[in-house]
Amino acid sequence: MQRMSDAIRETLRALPHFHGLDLELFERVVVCAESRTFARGDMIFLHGEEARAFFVVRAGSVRVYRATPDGREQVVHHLRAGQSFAEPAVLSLGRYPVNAIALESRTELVAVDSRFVELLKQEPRLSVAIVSSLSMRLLGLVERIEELAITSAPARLAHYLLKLPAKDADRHLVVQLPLAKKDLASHLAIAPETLSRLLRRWQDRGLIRSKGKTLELLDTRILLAIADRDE
Amino acid sequence: MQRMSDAIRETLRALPHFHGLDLELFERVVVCAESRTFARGDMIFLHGEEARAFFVVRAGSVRVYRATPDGREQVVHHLRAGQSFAEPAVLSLGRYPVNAIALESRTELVAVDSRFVELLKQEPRLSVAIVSSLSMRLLGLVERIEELAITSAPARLAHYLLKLPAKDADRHLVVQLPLAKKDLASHLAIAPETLSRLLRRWQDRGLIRSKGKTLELLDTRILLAIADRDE
DNA sequence: CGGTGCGTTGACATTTCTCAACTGTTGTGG
DNA sequence: CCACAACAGTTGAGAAATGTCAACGCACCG
Repeated sequence: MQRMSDAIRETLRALPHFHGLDLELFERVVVCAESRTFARGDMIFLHGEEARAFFVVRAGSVRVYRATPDGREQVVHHLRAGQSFAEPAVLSLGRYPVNAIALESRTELVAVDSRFVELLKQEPRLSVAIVSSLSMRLLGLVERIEELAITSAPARLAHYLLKLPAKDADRHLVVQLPLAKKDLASHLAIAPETLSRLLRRWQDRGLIRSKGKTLELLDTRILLAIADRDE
Repeated sequence: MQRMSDAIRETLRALPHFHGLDLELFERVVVCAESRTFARGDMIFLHGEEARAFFVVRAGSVRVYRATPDGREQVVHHLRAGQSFAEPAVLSLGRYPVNAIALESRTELVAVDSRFVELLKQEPRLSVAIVSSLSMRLLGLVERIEELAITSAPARLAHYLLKLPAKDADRHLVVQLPLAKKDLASHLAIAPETLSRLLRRWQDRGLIRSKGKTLELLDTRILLAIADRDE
């Protein structure tokens, strides 16, 4: 079981929440955590359920979504290895406000349960770290809102692509889409067809080269202009 | 000057951040705060400036916005009495990521400066309160994102109207728009003309009655259907 | 009383969605 | 390991929604 515990440590250590925490305190956090494995399609929690833990993705991926009255789903977040979710539910609400489902078989999560809240109350260093981390996430959400507030689809897409972590190839950038294109479309609040056509158009114009989830950004200057035009 | 201090107390006391704080600790928070008055058009802080304080609106209103390369403004937030802003800048970033400007003459703010961060480090009760408060705000932002992810303009608007605090009149609801219509349009990421036409159409159909910023929602059932159709 | 900016309305251009058909890819059970 | 089902992605055509531009009324402020 030591091995499992090491995996938990590694996962938690990488989390912004625990940056700069001394080892002794960090170990007390680790005690609140356990590993859980889910199969594709398993529900991690349901809307309305009592929030007993927040989660960190160790492997696989997770979709957090809201079920709408007419049965469709609205995606709230997509989470992949290294990302955490449901902190607000545990730290404040007490109930999960949304549903979460595992998207891949062998999706492994680290669950940090409510003993963590107790620890938070005793350890200012920890709660200051969490305050800082939540603040960063707030800023991230504000950016996301700004992105969605951009009215034109090309501007939203260009904006998104340019913010993606990029590798430098000679004279241009290479980015990997972290989402399936249909999910990216949903993220940008556009129809999948529109996304497909935009990429096609840009490829025809020589702005990008598109091969599956790999995109080469050939002319960032024009892409920047497109992103700025409507924001 | 005792009077000023009372006003600060009152403003801070109403903030979710300090709910449930005992008096002694609350007083130590008050010490970190001072009141500042701005005229219409005064800059409260600039993008990139060192974040020395976060603010609570006591009177008047504030616009937080990002300046875009082409000189236009993108509104991030509108703040009115009782609301606070710029916490993340102080608690984590160290610099303001956006600009803030006073919109009315005699806009009065309470500035809570960085001594507060020191206090946070010493007082777990305080930092737990802040964690909870930030969590709630995170949830609010997620809702906002969900709202913006709704693709159709009528659905976004209906959704927005139905969430507004409403007074019950006989057989229908009365709501007050807290924003100028052009700002509401920007908030919903639609053109002001579209907003105007939607309200007009709904009025013609007998769904609402519109008089300036006061709206009577005459048929919430249909409005709900409109809000749900696209979300 | 004149100016400035908000809100409305109309006409029009454009974008984006919807629907439908087709292709390619992936994963699964036989 | 293959065949096939299920799903992701692409493309086209047409409809619908929304933005843009321009003109005008109106209220508020100096």
